[in-house]
Amino acid sequence: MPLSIYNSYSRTKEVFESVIPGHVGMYVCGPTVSGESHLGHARPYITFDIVYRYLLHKKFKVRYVRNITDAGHFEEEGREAEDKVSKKAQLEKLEPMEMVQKYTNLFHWAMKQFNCIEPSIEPTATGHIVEQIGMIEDIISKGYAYEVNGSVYFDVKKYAASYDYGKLSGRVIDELLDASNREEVTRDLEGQHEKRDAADFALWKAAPPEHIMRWKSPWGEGFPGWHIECSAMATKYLGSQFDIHGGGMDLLFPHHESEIAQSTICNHVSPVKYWMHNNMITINGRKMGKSYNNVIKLTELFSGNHPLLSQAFHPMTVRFFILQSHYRSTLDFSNEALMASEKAFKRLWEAYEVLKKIDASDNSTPGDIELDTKINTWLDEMEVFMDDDLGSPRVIANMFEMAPIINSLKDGIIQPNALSHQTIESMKKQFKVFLEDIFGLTSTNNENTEILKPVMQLLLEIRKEAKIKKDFATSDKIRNQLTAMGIVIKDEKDGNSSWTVG
RNA sequence: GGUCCUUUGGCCGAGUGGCUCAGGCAAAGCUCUGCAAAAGCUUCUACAGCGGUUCGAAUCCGCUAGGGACCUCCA
Repeated sequence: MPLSIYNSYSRTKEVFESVIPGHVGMYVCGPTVSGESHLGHARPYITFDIVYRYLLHKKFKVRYVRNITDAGHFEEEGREAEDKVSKKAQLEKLEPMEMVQKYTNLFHWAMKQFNCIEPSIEPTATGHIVEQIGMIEDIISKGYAYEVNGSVYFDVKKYAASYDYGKLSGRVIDELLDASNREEVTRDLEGQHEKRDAADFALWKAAPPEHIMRWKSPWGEGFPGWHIECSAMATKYLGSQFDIHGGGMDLLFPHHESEIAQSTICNHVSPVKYWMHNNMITINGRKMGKSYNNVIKLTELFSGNHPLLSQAFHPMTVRFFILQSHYRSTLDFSNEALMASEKAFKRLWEAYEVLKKIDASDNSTPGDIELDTKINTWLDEMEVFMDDDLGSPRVIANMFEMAPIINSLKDGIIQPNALSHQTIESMKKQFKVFLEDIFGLTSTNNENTEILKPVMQLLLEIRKEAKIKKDFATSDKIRNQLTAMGIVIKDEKDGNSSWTVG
């Protein structure tokens, strides 16, 4: 079955065909490690983790590259015209690399919490200054960039004369070139006047004396521009044309548009076959972002330590929350929505645990042909939905259709022989493959339950004996005290009890 | 100002020309249960408004209104 994905470049769904059959090169814009990751950042990392996992499921050999931006991007038109990373470093009185290390570690911790598979290569911007300088020299030699006062700018006007600058982001080039008209307030900016055109973007910036992060270059000491790091690292590790480039929709312009321009000049080919962009997470209808001052950091989310949160949320709840919406739709955050996801995920996961313990019947023909057929349709649809531009919400909906059936099988409401041996085995397999392998979900139960097991068994035995003797005072005491400790007791139909933490 | 996207029931969210129907959460009733919890069953509310295309539109087109993203670092 072919995989189709929505290509932002063509604005249509396309059948996925990799450049090299059987292999996929994927580049995803990683974090800028000048601060803590927030919920909004989690979306691309989880989304493209699913893409990665699904490609592996489809038997592709994938090289997944996700960079760490540790050099900071120059805010060319920003008020301070200063490297973001080093600016923050001064405020925090840290060495730049100390801060970079701190937030890189924190980022890795968060990715682990989310059960995201590590990328094949995680290159850093500072580790690829040489490649970036090389690329800039190449662009200059081809006549598409010029140097002014130790800075180098990309000549957008010249590029646009022969190439389609603005195609990815839907920008109209004349407007960009006419950008000075747009600026009602002419901001007096360092570097602004030295560009030949307002639409030009920096490839290299000369470093002012106070700038901490600086590297030697053919144009003097400075630091790389906004977009060149991704182009340089993607080209180095994935070649001049690779399959998938991912990131948030807010990176379409100027970041990805500029990447296309830079790489096209250097490599004579548009760098990316499929551009994939995830939509934003909103909060009260507004994009979550630093500039709106409405972020919920991941550490706050996991601890519940935020005015908007009534409780802590498990990383798997957040992951499930993200999977319940399509990656190209905006997803509205609220405490209530997250609580709904928590409950839903718990129910689905418990059904999965139940399913694992169900013994498949020994009959090859189902007792209830209608039900058996329905289940097989749901199971088959799961891959079809994923193939259609990663329809994770519909896959989850199908699993919820099966949850009551699984529970009814356990309780004997549906007889085991209603379903064929094969159908039950297929359910087990598909639930495992989709929940664990593709969606990367794990149990939210605490790890250290090993030692509890015999203790709980003893308590439940005592409680069972009490119940038989109709000593409900004792049985309720056990149950209530355990509930208070966070252990939930469930009495099963067969007279036995099960327990879960949390 | 320009470009693009979006508007689904109490809430979150799929879907996209025709099938009874997304799904989840919440709510109500019932079953099970010593009681609870869990589970099962049932019920409930919907496609922003107006016009058009069509045998038929939540789905396509137009207009109106609301919301949003990008045009500056931003997932």
